[in-house]
Amino acid sequence: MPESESREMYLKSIYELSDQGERVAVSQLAKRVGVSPVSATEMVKRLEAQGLIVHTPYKGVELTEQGQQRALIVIRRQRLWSRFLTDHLNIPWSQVYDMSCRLEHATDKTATEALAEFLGHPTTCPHGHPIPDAEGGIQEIPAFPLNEISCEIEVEVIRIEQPELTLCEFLEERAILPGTILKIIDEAPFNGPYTVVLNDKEVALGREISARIFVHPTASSEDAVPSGG
Amino acid sequence: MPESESREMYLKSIYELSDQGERVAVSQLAKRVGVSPVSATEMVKRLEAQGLIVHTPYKGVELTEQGQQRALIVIRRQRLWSRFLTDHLNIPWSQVYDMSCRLEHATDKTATEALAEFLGHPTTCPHGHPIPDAEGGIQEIPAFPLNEISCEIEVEVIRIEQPELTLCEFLEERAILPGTILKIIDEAPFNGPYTVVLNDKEVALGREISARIFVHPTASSEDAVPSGG
DNA sequence: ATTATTTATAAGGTATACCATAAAATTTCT
DNA sequence: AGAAATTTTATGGTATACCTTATAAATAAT
Repeated sequence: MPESESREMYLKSIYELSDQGERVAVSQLAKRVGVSPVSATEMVKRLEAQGLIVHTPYKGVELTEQGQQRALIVIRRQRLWSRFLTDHLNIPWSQVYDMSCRLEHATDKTATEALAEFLGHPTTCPHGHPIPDAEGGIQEIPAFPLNEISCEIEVEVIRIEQPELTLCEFLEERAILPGTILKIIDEAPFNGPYTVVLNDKEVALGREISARIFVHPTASSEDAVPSGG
Repeated sequence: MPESESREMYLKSIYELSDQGERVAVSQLAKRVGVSPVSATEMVKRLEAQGLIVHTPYKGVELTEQGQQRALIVIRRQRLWSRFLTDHLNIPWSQVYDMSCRLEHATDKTATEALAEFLGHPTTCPHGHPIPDAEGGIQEIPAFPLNEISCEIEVEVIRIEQPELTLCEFLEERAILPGTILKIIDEAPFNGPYTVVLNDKEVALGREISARIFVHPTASSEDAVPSGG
């Protein structure tokens, strides 16, 4: 029973959208996968019939244990390919995510593990995400979205969520990537942009972008806590 | 207009089946792709509508210039991946063809050329086939199928045609791969097996297998000529 | 509690790529 | 030339994965 590309994309998306095992709204899933809500609902039914997800009507979907393992194995493949594309093929950082997304579906277990061996078993992808192990285990790295931090502190960029081309091109131009140190200096009201300082230059970041930049306070600003609930 | 995996497989198969630009019977193509003749005919119509092939009823199909270029670009991708899997991931020789066949469809031009650069622009794949250039140009390597040689001469294995898993496992076990020197010692009548000597051991090869092993006389048996028309 | 919004389901359709069966056309063999 | 085999076309059907429009159900907001 070969799992299709589409199925893999849905499972991966559900994992990526669910914060600490929270249920994902089907409408949200549809938006992420890029299909109509009706189409997403159809696929949700198929995945549920296969025991990979549980759909609680009006509440959303969540991965079963089996489903999460599948999702994480797909994610492992993508992140390993991302490392390969970045470290060995010198593909621009912004292009790596989309490219690895196509390769992940064409890679079986044998190839995946051989690739991991070749790469020296890396622990994170170029966008700062941890790489799951071969059995689908993962150790998430604590970080907060930039838009949930309201105090003026210094933070390190830990990872970029959903790092597709257009977002990454923007960030690559401004040298905002995992490891970058930012200082938050202003949060405009009414969902206005965030202003951060980077290498003594001010950069304004919109809400959507700052929600995808996950950061962690640096040692010099230890006890900062995210404002959001 | 994204070219589908299926289309790519048909184009590749047509190229691989056509000997020196000869037309390929649709029935033959169907067998290679693994579909019914009716299904192959349907796809032939679609490919013809797109200007990639020409179908002469009752005679077969041939690639247009555009179609051949597409085929060779797909073949380039597969052969580059084959080299990567063999040389860097240490995937068993027998598994490489099928695995690279899945990767080829997930690789765009940027990734292909970056891969070629990484590999140091190799000229042949692990099964002995030349790797087309980025524009779809190719320099075929002269060789004859083993079953067309009827004299008792010494030959070098140049390449394996259609090197899928089961065939390659058989050959890998007997250490018959590009570069291997064989001495033909017997050709059984009534389409019986070929007997060849390899490392002082006799090996019997069936007709189907010997038709897929392409060889070239070694320097010590210069003027041998294939028997077939 | 009623309205408004969101979510789910129902019905009917599209495209790709496959299938089997059967009939018609062409080529090949004798 | 006629029979046999191959090839093509026609017809109807399957599965996946999408779509739109419209209705029904449940949740959230007033």
